[in-house]
Order: sequence, then structure tokens, then C-alpha cells
Amino acid sequence: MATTESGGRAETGFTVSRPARADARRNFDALLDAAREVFAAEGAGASLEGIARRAGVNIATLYRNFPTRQHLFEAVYLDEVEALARMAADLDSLEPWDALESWLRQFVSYATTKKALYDAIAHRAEMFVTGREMIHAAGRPLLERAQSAGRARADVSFDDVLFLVNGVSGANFVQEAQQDRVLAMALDGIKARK
Amino acid sequence: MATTESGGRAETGFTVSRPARADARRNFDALLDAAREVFAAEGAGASLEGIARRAGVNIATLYRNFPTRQHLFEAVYLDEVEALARMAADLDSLEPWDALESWLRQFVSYATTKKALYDAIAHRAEMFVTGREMIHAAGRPLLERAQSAGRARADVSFDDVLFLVNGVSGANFVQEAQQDRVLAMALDGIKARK
DNA sequence: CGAGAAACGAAGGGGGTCCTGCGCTAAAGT
DNA sequence: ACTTTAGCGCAGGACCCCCTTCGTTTCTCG
Repeated sequence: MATTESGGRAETGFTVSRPARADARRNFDALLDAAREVFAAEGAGASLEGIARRAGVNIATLYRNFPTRQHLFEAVYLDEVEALARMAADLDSLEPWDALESWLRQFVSYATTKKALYDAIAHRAEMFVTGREMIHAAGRPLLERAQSAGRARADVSFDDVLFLVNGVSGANFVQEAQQDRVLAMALDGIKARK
Repeated sequence: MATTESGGRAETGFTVSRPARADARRNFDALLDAAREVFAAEGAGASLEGIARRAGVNIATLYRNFPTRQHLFEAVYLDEVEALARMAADLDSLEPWDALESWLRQFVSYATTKKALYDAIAHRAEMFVTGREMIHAAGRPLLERAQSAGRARADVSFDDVLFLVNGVSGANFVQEAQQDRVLAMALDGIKARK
């Protein structure tokens, strides 16, 4: 239940550090878990009071740990974004297009379960600068490699691709199959035409 | 200022009819105009009180004319959707793919200035059943024609295409040029591969 | 085990939204 | 011109949210 108890979370200079006292640490983790769920369901604008309630903690405790909505948001999503970034590294062995495609697929499957991630990208939230940079750092090389190999169209930027693929995550599909079909179209649009 | 004074609005059996008394009619139109602007800017969840304020009318008057948010929403967007539907008819003369493409382009340019339209489609709002049907009735034939001509890929439904293209409208692009590039990718994804 | 400090929750101020009841105003119709 | 009545705004109840203050609880460490 508690967030994969890592010794301490990444140093971004922004994220708050995990508190030392036992009760405080318990609440901190409960808040992080609750926030993850609520942000995922309702998007980046979700009610902080709702998050505190779900964590079984007073709103004041939330504010004590995360002075602003941004702090909480980044604390929650940095893990996910890091995972996305790390994954990009494991893709070097694949053929250029396959690497790009599979990373983008992962990206969508992340973003659809996490409406907040979609929001952050779609609305260019400043709250998300750190995460945005990490995603760029991870994904752009993949696109550029595919472009150099002539597999991805050369006239688009990584941002363009990200927007297109992120758009696919915005709708709430009824069947999984539909999302696959739509994503397939998007990917075809990114591919270089023969 | 008043909404293109049509004799009476379309009969959907849902939209409220324009009131008979002069003052009432004035307020009705002001509300519709305000709603159009506010929905466009803030999306389908915009504050009704804000709309009433902008119309220079009391919130009670809004409720008197439009008992629910849905009533107001449909009253506002039916016109737009009708325009989109009408346009599809004028496209018969074009080559199958060109007809589809230009309709989809129009669709995007509508949806981007009207966040509420995007919302309605992305979230499958039940509030939007009528409009949704009209859009389908207008656009599906265009897709099917392009598919029959072998110009659009055959393995997708109209819904799929709509979601993909609508996704492009979701992000708020900083430059117009970027939106063009992203839309171009989406359209390429819809085209049949040679 | 017993301070002292750290963290907690209750509560409340300020603001916003949705929606309704009610007495008054001003348009319609004779 | 005068009555009728449709339509109006005011004001307020019932929520919900953001954020802060403050007295109390509970952990930690000597």
C-alpha cells in the first residue's frame, strides 16, 4: 500500500522529503497513495480536500506535507515519469522504429490510466516543467533515431508527436480495442511514407 | 449580438423554445450568446452563474429558460453541429478523400475554438446524444465513401476517426503551425497505405 | 519514564457554485 | 388606460473547496 518504500525520493529540489517521524511518514505515504488514485481518476484539478479525506487524514496534514498542489502533483508523478524515462534506455537494442513505437505505446498506457498526466501535457501546465523535461529527454532521442533511419517522418518535432499520441489518451474509450485502433492510426501517421 | 434571430430553433424535442414576451426573448438570446462564449472558453463544465453574470441576467432567469445545464448546452451547440452537418452535404462534388479531409479539417477548427465540443466528444457526454448523432450522420458517409474508393484505411470506424481527430483539438497549441503539423500526421494515419 | 518538540485534527473565515421561494415590475391584451 | 399575469431579480439555504490558526495528542530521545 505504501509507495514502494524507497529510501528517499528523487532529488529534484522541489519534491518534499519524506518526514522522519513515524506517524508523519505514515500520513505522507497515505497522502501520496490517495493523491495517485484521485489524480488518476479526476485529473490534475482534483479536490485536495477529497485527497486528504481518502487518505484518512486532515486537510491540514496535507498542506503541511505539500505546501502547494504542485508539490503534491510532482511528488506523485515523478515516479511514473522516471519509469517512462528509464524505459527509453532499455529500448536501444531495438530497431529504430520499433523502439519509438513501443515507447509511445507505453506512454499512452500510462497516460490513459492517469488523466492528470494527460492534463499536464495537453494544457502545458507549468506545474509540470520537471516532468516535461524528463519526458523530452527520454523520448526525443528515440524519435530522432527513427527519423535518421528514415522510418519516421522528418517534418515533425518531438512535441508534435507527443501531442498527437497524447490526444489518443484524452478520450475515454469504451473498449480497449478501439483505443488500439486509434493508436494504430496515430502511429501510422508518424511513420515515414514510403 | 442576438443569436442570428432565426424564427425558432430546430425542433429536437429537447431544446427549449424561444419565449414570446419581448423582455424574455431578449434575456433568452443574451443567455445563449453568453453561454456560447463561456462554454467555448472554459469547456462544458463552466459555471452557470458566470454565464448568467456575463449575460447581465440573474441566475434565476437562466434556470427559468434552461432547467438543466444540458438544455443550455444543446441549445448553444445545435447550431454549430448543424453547420458541420450541412457542410458535409456540400462536399459531395469533391474527390472522396478530399471530401473527408476537408470535413475533418473543418471539424478540428470548430472544436478547437469550442472546448465544450471537444469535451462532449472526448467524454462521451450523454448530454450530447443529439449532436453526436448529427455529427455521425454527416461524417460517416464521407468516411465510407473514402474507404470504398480505397483512399481511407478500411479497418477503422467513423468513431475511431472522430476520436483521433478530436484528440488533435484537445491540446492548446502555442503556434497554429504546430496544430497543422499534428493534424497532418493524424490525417496521414487515416489514409490508406499504398 | 518523563520532558520537549513535532505532528495532528477540529474548526472557521472567505469564496464559489447550484438551485429555489417570493414579492415586485413591467409587458400584453382588452 | 388599466388589469392581468408572465417574467424578473433579490436574497438566502445547502453545499463544497481552499487555506490557516490553535490547542491537543503522540512520538522520540535523553
